[in-house]
Amino acid sequence: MSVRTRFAPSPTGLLHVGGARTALFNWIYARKNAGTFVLRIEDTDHTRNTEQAKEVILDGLHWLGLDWDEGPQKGGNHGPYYQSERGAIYEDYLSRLEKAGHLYEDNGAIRFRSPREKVVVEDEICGRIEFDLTNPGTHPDLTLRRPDGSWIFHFVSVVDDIEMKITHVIRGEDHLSNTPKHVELYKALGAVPPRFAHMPLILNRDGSKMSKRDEGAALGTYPEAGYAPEAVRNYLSLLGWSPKENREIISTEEVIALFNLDQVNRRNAAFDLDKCFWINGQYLLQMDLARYAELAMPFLEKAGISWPTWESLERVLTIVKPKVKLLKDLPEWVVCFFTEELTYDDAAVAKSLTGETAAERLRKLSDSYASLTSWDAASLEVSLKETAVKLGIKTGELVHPARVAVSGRGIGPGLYEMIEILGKERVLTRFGKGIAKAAGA
RNA sequence: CACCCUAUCGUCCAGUGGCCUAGGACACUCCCCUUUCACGGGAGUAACACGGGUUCGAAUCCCGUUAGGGUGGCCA
Repeated sequence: MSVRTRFAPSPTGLLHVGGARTALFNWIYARKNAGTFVLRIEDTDHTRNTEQAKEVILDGLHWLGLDWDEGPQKGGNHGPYYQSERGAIYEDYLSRLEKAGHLYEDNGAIRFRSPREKVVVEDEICGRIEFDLTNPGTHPDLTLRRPDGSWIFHFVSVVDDIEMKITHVIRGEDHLSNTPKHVELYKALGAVPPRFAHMPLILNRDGSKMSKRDEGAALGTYPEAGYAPEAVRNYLSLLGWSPKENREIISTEEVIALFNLDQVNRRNAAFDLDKCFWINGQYLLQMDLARYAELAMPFLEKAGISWPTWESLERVLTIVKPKVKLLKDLPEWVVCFFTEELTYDDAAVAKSLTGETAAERLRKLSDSYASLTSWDAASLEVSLKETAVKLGIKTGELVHPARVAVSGRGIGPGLYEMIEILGKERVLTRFGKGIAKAAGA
């Protein structure tokens, strides 16, 4: 039987990283086994359940690159994939339980009468667990339907997993304790329960539960901050699972190849945004320029930065790329290449571009650059160093004023590369402004 | 309160009875490289929760304690 996994989020208005990881592991497992990954939206009658909230989920999964084979926007043979549209199916399953005598009414709600037995769950991750459900006091009967006719999660989730022929239910450990009750439902419906795999939860660094407001909890903040989806996938797959051999940077393809449910940890993981940040930096560093530009484009456009030719943008991105670790910071690194209205960083100006000495040095550098016949990084470096020798000062004392004059900032890519790209005319103009600024200050 | 899961550096993982005076990565500190900031390289701080067993031998197996997490909803 071919593997079918599913991710079944409820639209709460955000896609939680924990949910994103659950989705990722389901997706990985399906891909590994050439199976089917189903997306089902658990939107049973909720007030918070808006169109926008559903989009957040879909957008998040799209961004992470977790394409589903069946579900919203995609269709499939086991739909509909919104629980709000599956009422007739639930009615049908409910009547089957009714006929078999498993149900009773309680204050208008419909409840399932537990057989009161011991139930064994063979979990792919947690192993064999025996639950004793014989005591109604500690394990009350499941409610399946409210008096107003709306459905309860436990019931519809089981029905859908049967109907959608889910073979592996991979979900958070918070569902483990209710699993034996689900198993009772499967049996009462004459269905074979799927394989279960309960994954450890993701907590905060301090071990507390991650709430919506905690930093990094909402997946939507990652694209905004300028993380690469492949980097976030990498980080998430390392939470509760390991490729062994002390590997950290690993492609999704390799994760799929190496992944196995029985190697998933049983211990809750703490979320560490620092590490995610580092991994992102590694990806950005090694990324080819085409992909980098693709990811960078929205941030540049949003900042109102425009570039004359793709070649010019490419040259700039090439030298700036190793410096930027979050794409949202990219505009401030590249803006000086594409504007004539330079904004100066006050601290950098105060440090390197203030006073007659700085002005005089820049003047000398400007003169030697003005007489330069070849405008390339190597020549620019030679020229600057010669000027420094003539002035009897260290290279850095020329470099810093020049950098601020040319870019407005105290930090940036290699100075000579910057100056080469900027071009002689603009550089000399900026030197002039810098000299005036330093002398006047 | 009951039941379930878990317990290795601050964090994520490696470790499935001897190879462990416990390894890698992030973070942190220091050094080197260097025109800045990064990157890179090197060094360092830092952990088997506790107590009993089992065994020639335990981070690894068993029991207990403690701690954390989860479930016990007519939330999902």
